[in-house]
Amino acid sequence: MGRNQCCAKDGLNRGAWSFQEDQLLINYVKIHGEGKWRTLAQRTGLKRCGKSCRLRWLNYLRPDIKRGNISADEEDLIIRLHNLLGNRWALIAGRLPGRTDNEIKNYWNTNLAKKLNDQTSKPAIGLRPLKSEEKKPIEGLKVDKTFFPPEKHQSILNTNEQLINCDIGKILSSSTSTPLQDDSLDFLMDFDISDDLILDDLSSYSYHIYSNEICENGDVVGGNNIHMYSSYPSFSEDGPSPESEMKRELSDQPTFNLELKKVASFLDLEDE
DNA sequence: AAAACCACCAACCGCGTACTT
DNA sequence: GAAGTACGCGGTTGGTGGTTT
Repeated sequence: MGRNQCCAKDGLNRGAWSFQEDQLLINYVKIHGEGKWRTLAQRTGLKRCGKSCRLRWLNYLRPDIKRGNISADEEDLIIRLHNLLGNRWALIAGRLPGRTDNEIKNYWNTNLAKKLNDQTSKPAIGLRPLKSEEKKPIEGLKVDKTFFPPEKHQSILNTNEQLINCDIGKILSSSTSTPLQDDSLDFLMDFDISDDLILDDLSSYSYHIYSNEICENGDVVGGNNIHMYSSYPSFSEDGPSPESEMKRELSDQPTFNLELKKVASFLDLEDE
């Protein structure tokens, strides 16, 4: 409700962080862990607002940060995820271990947007700027960051070739379709199977779709959901995977259809 | 050599929302 | 339930270094 008061400007340092400030922040987080950023700023004597401390830690000082040299695989993943998710940088970053939302956002704005705008003949990777309307948060959709351990991430990249192309329309028109693959593929999003318009749009789009719920027993399990990926496989480990957690969370959203329609219209526009 | 321009990216800002009192 | 606080997110800004003229 009330606005964050931590950024009152009086007496606070602004601009680039000094080495000493970094060390103070690192040492404090080592001892006390992340969070309580405002308290951190006060206790360490840093003349920074809590928000600034958090940002510095998350974007620069965190030990697992991977900096620079975004690989071709990472770039491809960013493009695909952006196609699906739009400017949800934090969500995209959650699928690129060691990368921050800020870094991906910067990379997008300075490299990919430009590069891909040049490729106007390839609408599937189209990156037209979002209209103001599309920039609004989508009601009813909440997605948390999901962290993939590096080994899993690597498996995503390494097995990228093992995908099965399939036609969404076929899957959806046949309730007894053959299983496409193991159930570890579904890590991006769930889509409500009830929306024909969306399905039409999606079926014309060259994403890889997998629906283990449909395939396993000829019935649709788990709330009429299909799973859509932009071609990433596949983890199989005991316990709930991050992606299944995400899937569950998404499928819990009562107004998720809104998101579906936006995605569909987004894809549809790109095809034009 | 220097001014102008450009690109990159760290940091800031405002807003929304979850959480706490 | 209301008010206050903390945090997270996406858009934007501005400093800096590199390149071009």
